[in-house]
Amino acid sequence: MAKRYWLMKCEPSAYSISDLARDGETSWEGVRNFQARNLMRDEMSLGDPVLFYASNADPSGVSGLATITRAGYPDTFAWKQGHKYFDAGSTPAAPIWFMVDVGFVEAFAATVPLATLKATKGLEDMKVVQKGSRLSVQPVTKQEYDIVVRLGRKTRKTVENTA
DNA sequence: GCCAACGTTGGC
DNA sequence: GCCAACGTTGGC
Repeated sequence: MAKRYWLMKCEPSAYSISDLARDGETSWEGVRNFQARNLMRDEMSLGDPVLFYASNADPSGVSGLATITRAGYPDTFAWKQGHKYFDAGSTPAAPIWFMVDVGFVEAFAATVPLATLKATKGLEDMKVVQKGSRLSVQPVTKQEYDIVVRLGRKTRKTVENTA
């Protein structure tokens, strides 16, 4: 299957690219949106590249790169009574929610802010730059992915050069 | 912290 | 099947 490219959002107060750098790998549980669920369950494959997006951050934007280390499997947190991701409707026999595992690839020295994404040619079709887009797992094109990676590494050079 | 935009739920 | 009410997301 052809490699696909993704953007995944997370609030840094919950989990940041630094946390991922420290852990190396993490499970991506707790997604409770059907569209995002379908993407994780059906479309993500091992090794797919991921833009790691920090939402509700200062600034919000892409803070680094990750990769899918395990394709979609049932979200076991949905079965844990009392857990914040518990959902009585989901059972091991008939799981409703799915998650993937994500591995650390690279942390940008500085976040590529949403404003920069919005202002960059070639990214105008990204879901994340569109008003009111709340989907926490989004497909991106290879072209979009490459542009964002370039922006992220440019940021790093700038920081290094001025350090 | 505010609030607009969105997805989901539930009454009818 | 419509749509109002509600809860949540997420930029600012």
